[in-house]
Amino acid sequence: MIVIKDVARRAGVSVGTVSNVINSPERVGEDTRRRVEAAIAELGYVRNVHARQLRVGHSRILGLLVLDMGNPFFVDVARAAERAAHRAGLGVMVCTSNQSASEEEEYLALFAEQRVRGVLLTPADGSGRTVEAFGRHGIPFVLVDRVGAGGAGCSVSVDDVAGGTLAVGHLTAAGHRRIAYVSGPPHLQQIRDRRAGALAALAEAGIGAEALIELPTETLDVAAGRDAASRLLGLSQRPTAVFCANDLIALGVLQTLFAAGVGVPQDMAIVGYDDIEFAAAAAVPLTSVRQPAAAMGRLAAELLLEELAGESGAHEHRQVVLQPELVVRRSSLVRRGANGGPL
Amino acid sequence: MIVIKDVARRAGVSVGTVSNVINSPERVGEDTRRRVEAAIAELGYVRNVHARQLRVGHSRILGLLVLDMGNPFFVDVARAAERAAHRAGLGVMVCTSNQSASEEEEYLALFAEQRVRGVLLTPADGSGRTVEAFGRHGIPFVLVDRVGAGGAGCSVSVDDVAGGTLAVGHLTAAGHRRIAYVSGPPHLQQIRDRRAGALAALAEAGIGAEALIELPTETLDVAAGRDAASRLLGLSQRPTAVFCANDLIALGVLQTLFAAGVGVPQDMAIVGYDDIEFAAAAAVPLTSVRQPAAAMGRLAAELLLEELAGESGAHEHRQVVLQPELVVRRSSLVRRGANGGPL
DNA sequence: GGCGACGAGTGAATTGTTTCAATGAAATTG
DNA sequence: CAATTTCATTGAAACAATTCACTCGTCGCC
Repeated sequence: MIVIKDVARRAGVSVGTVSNVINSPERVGEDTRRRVEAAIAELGYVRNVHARQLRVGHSRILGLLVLDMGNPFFVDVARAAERAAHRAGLGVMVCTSNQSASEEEEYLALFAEQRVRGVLLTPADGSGRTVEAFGRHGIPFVLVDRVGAGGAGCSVSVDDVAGGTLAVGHLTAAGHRRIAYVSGPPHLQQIRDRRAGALAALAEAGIGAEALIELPTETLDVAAGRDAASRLLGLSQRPTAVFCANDLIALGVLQTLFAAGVGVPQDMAIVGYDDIEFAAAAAVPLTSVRQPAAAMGRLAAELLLEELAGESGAHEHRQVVLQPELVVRRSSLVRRGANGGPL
Repeated sequence: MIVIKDVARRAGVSVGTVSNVINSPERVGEDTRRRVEAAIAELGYVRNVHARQLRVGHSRILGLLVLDMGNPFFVDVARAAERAAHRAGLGVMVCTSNQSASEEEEYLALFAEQRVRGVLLTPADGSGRTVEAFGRHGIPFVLVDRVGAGGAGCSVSVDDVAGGTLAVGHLTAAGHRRIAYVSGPPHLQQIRDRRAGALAALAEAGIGAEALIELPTETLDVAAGRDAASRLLGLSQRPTAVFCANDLIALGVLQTLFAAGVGVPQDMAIVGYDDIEFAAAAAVPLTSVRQPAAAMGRLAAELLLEELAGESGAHEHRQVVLQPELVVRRSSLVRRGANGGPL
């Protein structure tokens, strides 16, 4: 392996000069610089970031930990964050916790070992214990899709209570009086907030909380939606609408309902969450609560970059909360009897 | 920041002993080990991988570079590869080249700087120049979704010629005599192979090559599909079927055709490629050529691990080629006049 | 009791880079 | 022309770990 010393020898200069050519070329004379650059090219020298980081004390990599890269929502977040980081000359290491607190812990430990410059994460652990533990390493972090607890760092999130209200308010306005909530794993704050929003919408419509039939699932993917729909079909008093914690689940629900001959939206309305690209292309285009995924990723990265750039103390932690938006499509088209009493 | 020396002082031992506790605990006496472990826990010591790697010469990270994480196909590949690597105690750094040769070069340079243990990549550069250049660093790599040129390394791919034949053979058997190929960027080998397969299927059916109307696109995403469909609708002699280079494009085509009132499959049949999860949930469930994405990711990682484990020279490069499989759904249901002459 | 073997622990060398005080030469100034 | 400033370059220390040749007891055995 070629090291800086080999380049120095080849160019007939000291290692310090080679380092200067790489890191601050303006300090080096015109012709020496060209000689060194030629030597680098000829030998195919690539500098060792580990040696560099050991000396300078920090790397040029950001850690990004999301719940599930199988969900296009998080892919959008990750891409936007990566673009923003790249603009600032930083690389991003993307990892997936699979909504497991233990995997989250494992990856955060990896980030700490790597001495990443900063971390963007969507916590899987509802208790906030792993995040708190990570905070002790002194590595700056920004919470994504989750409001920060206690102001230990910045956060960018979307108002999930408002989102839940938007979704269920839309359904009650269309006359639905029994609504299922396919909720995903209840240890996630997002899930709990969306339920709170849903209940608020029911209350506002003067409907009791028992009208919300909760169907929790282990995961947040299409398979979970299929499974939940089977359970839904088995209920004695079948609801007339389903609110799904995300679009993957909604697509799974849609598939199973379709296979069972249940008409959407006539027999069962569906509202999803996230408004992923595939929601619009579904068998029945999905009504969904749109989250500004790209904006969230970009803002999170920018907040982190700001914190990194600011001389110590100059940065003040902020909690940014974005607003969701309801996108109405065919899966929840207003039924006959809308705005009327019970059907 | 706590370093190994602090731990050593706290535990009243030498730094060498602390290192042994971490890396080969069996060499250390019972009670010293416990003392050291306690010190590590109390101080919250996290070892610095950069210092470690500098000394031992290689990291415990694999680089993975795919064309587009927005495509669920590559997400599946990446997840499977990551699982396999994780089983062997290696982390994975996932990056996206966006099908750009320059971004590919950039990320490969990043991998080289990081001294990653090995690399899995789907080349974006059709010429193979960037891969060849990367080969000079002496970092083992495995090509994914692309057969290796010249046996410089292992590869895992799917027979794209066979896939193209499967798709177009299915369409000609259903009586289609004018078929569009929405192909994506032609510098990708996969795209060219699928076209070759498509032409082979036409030849086999006794149809001239001019029956394949090629509609290239810049990218391989849903937007590209929508755009291509607009062009398709503007053609003077409109084809009766479309073969799309991947499912994202197919979904875009489907959306635009639907919006234009073109019936699928009656007025236009569609066959996609990859069989991503969302293909089955589309407005009209998509016929698609299924690629074993997870198997490909897993196999690629395993080949790389084998190469890393094998004592130098013990490894022989292999080119694994998997077979695709046609999954027929509603978007290509057999039309009247199937197996007959021209319509 | 002396000798060898063994186990546990030490401490210095090593890894590849950056950084900075020091050096030397050339240019500028009074 | 001496003194000062500027500029390019050098060489060694520092970074935080691993590794390995050694040391120091202790034990067993003849």
